[in-house]
Amino acid sequence: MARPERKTVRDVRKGNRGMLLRTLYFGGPRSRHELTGLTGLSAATISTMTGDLLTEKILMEAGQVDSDGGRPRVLLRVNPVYAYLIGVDVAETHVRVELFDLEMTEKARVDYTLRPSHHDIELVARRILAGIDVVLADGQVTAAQVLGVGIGVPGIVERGVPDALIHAKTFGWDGVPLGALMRAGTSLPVFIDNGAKTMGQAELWFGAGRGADHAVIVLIGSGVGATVVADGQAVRGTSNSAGEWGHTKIEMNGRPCRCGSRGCLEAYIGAEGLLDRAGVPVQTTDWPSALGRVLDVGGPVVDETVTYLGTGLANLINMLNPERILIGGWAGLMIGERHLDQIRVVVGENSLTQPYNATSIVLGELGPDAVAMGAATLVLEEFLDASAPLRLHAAS
Amino acid sequence: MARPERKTVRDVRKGNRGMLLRTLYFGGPRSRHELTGLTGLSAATISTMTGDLLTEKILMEAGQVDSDGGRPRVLLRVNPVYAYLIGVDVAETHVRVELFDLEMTEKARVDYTLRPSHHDIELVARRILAGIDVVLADGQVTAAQVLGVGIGVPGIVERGVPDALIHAKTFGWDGVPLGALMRAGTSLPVFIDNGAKTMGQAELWFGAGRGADHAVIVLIGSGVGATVVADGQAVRGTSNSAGEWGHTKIEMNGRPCRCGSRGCLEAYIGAEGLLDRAGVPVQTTDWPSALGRVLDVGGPVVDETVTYLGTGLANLINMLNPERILIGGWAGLMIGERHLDQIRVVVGENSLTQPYNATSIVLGELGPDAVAMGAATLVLEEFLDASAPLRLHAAS
DNA sequence: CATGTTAGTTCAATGCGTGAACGAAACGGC
DNA sequence: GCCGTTTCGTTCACGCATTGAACTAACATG
Repeated sequence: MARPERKTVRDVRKGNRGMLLRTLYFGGPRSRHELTGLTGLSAATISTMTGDLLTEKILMEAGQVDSDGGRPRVLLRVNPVYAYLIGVDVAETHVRVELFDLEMTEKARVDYTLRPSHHDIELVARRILAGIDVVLADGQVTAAQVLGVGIGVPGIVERGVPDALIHAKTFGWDGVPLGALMRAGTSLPVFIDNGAKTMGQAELWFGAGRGADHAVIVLIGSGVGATVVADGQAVRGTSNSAGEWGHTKIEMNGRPCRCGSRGCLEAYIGAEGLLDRAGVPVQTTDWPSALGRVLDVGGPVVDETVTYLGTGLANLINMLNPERILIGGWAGLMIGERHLDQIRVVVGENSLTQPYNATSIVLGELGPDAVAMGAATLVLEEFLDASAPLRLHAAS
Repeated sequence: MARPERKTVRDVRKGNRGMLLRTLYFGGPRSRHELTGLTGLSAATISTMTGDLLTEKILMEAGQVDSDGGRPRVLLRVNPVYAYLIGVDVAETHVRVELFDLEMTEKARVDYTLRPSHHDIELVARRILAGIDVVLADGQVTAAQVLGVGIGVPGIVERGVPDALIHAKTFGWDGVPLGALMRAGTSLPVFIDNGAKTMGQAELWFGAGRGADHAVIVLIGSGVGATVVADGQAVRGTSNSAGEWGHTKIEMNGRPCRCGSRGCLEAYIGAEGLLDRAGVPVQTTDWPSALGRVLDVGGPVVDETVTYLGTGLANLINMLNPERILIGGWAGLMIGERHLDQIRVVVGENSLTQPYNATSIVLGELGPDAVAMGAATLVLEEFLDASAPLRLHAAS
């Protein structure tokens, strides 16, 4: 029973302004007249609001179109260079910092390689901060033009606590305060979330999930996770760790999983589990091409994998009744590209008719590199929801 | 990406009024002064708003308390007899109609037995309509005082479509328009949902789920279902059929399930599956006492059941990260009363540490008879959210 | 150039929450 | 019994929101 907040007349403006901004952001250039229909607001309100947004330079004019026999309509659009966003992908082997304009066009990027022994959190924070300076310089953008920094990290990001604490076993991070470290080095607003979640967010906003209100985005790499979207909102759970699909049990006394338990879905369909089951030596370094060979050769292991994946997806459909399921992650895309039809068949056999018919199962569009973009999306979301109070910030 | 609606100043009032009503409804009698703190609204707003609500007789005074050395505070509360709610439970063997006051105190009730051959939808509708008249007469309440009728039915209730259509295989209902039939017989607003969902709603509002923002309420009877609550809202999915937990697969080539598939959770922990596994003949009529005997004797089947149930719950925890899990339904309560500790152990072994620690697993409080109350809660929810536009309706 | 059509703006009206001033109802001390 | 103090509650002018109606702007057509 989420308590609604107290509202005042100003919140009305904030909400309507956000709605208008979203319509224009996703609905392409539109005239003021069209916006009245799309938003439900009166022409008067649209007029004053677009006036404000134009003087703030958040919107810009985008040509005009004839309207047979009358005054031509002036098209409005979001000004892509009004401000910029920074997205960061902290992964096992690298830290990547990317600079985007408001339309998510990449303006600059820098990569830092992490040696396995160097997952020291302070080093990572220094890399990120240095990367911010580099992309700003490369993109010829000042910090004052940046709305914020989104960071996708591995592991669980505890929110709500005084500071976002990160727990990532494989990194040796146990309650690491990345947010605090960032704030010590920059005055830009910082948003942190799990990398799989930010990737899901990217697919939802800019990939195959566009427009879906109820969706599940599953990410299959060496690990397996999911982003659940209900009523247009990502389901985070009570401590922001919802979506651990990989460790749901699909077989009561199944294969041991690296999490210590048995029968986890990840032990079957995760890249590592899959390669292991196919008899590929663990030392193999180039997992993607090894996986490609396994999938191309086919055989019972591959068939089994399809069955496990399809059954796992069927469980999601029964439980959550999404309108769309996206399969993403590098391994997920490789499996999906070759076996999507078979997967659909298995899903159909293992889910109830009514929810199955309501779902479409598709592949992700953005590829495995969307973590940083999704992280930047966290900043964008904040901007679209609350562009009024959120101000551009001073340089660090 | 749920589109927010256009808002005007009046929506501000509606929202704040709803918040105030909720605080008073769940937060017991309060003085105006306390309400300023609890709602965040100014004293001025509280004053005018309570004034309105008092003249509308939605609120009433509830005595006063001294305040050392100053004017005593006048306590306000929701007037329980301002209006009434009707809840209906349509089950396999009976139709039950109950009349509640605003505080969910039962004022009258009537039961109709359904013979297995008489699940004709028109008959059911006639029974409900007759039942409404009976409880109104018994409770000495006029239809004009009733806010609406909530109905809990078996099967899937498709919403959004022109009319709520009901699909219930066991009843032979395939797209049955109960809502339309009701409207033909009464002018009261009608709300229809799956009975397991309404029961979950009842537990969430008035049972062991009070105050939880992220919860899963699992219901185990002969069938198995779940209500998922995220951010205080029930997750319905795209066609209102989310929560089919019973038919998620927990064993790849497991027991056949009555749904036609194999390895469904319901085939193991549903009352029917459990009794069958324990070797109890299917013809047994008194399932509850048979189940009691099986559970009291114990043995490997019971242990297995605990393992399956615990593993299923662990999957929910990993996937959804709830703060609370409620076990309900007549069979669920019987198992839970005897084996809750063992269940907790199994859950701990099969879920990730962090989300496990964030969850408490408890039994439902309301017993298996809460379907009608939960259905009435649908009406109450509407009232609390929008008491302003929702008017009392003329008699049928 | 007059007329019609469509697009966009301005303005008075209405509604809402708020802070500040005000009124109400108790107590304690004398 | 009176008065100051304390706490609770109400009233009112103000700022800010949307809106419909009246108005202006910019085009096409004849």
